Amino acid sequence: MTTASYTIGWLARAGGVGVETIRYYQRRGLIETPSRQGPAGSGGVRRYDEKDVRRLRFIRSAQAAGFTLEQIGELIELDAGKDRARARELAKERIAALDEKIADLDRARSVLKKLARDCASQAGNPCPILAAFEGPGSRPR
Amino acid sequence: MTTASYTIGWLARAGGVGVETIRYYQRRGLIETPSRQGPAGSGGVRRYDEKDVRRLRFIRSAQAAGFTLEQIGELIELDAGKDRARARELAKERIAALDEKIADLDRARSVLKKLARDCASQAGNPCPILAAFEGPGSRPR
DNA sequence: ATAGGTTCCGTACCATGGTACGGAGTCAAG
DNA sequence: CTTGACTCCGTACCATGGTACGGAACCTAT
Repeated sequence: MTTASYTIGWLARAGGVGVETIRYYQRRGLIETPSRQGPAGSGGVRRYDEKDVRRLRFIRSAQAAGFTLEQIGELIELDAGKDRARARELAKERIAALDEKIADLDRARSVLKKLARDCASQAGNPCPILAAFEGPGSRPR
Repeated sequence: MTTASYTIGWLARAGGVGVETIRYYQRRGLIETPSRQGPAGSGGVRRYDEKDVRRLRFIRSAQAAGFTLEQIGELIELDAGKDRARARELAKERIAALDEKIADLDRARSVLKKLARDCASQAGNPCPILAAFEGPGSRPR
């Protein structure tokens, strides 16, 4: 039984975020707020466990996948639920968005690669930043 | 001589943004604010040209490449300038960031792909959202 | 020449995802 | 049993990138 328990500070470090960020996620309802543990009468401190660490890591990964915190909240509810169709829908939507985004970034990357090359030569050809991006017009956000 | 001129509304449409966004970019110093053109005595309206359209499109592409508006401002200054080293540096930094980001998104994509597959079956195996993201821990932003 | 659509401009407000502050309470080591 | 670090909580503030509002001026077509 390794039922180690963490303080909020340890949880934060385990997830690579700040304490304030944990509290923020709690306010957003993404992480539960355990009850205070301590001798009766004194307030005590809230204690977290592995489950919370996993939850936190999930949040960070899902963010990296481009989900908003609101969507992440929905995913968390879905995880414990039965609505597979909705889960699938969210996943597919995100995949489509990722495909677009990845294509955009790939395009941007090659533009930059060429730009860096052109700007390498001490003199000679110019290094025209604005012109470099002409043509492949992708929209941001 | 096709020196067509645009009103701000046309410029906005040409760039696929709203009028307010143009004004915002002007406030940020990313797009110039031409002087009002009109019969002496009357205010007249500001008129834009192809150069502005190109500038605007550049801004959108550079945003898609992950540059912040502040960096885009720097790029614009650099474009008309001589500091090739700095231009190169910005490009290379961004390429590195893009490489990381693209890798993250690729990872996220395959996680989601698998998740969508698992959540497809009507019954049988579960569709464990949180668990799906375990392992490849990438940080957001 | 008048109506309706634009433009101009300042200022306010918005969403997202945090980060900081500050006072009071709690905990752990020496 | 004190001292220093950490926690708790409410509230305020921040950066980024816009979006909205509203009145006055302006421009264009009828």
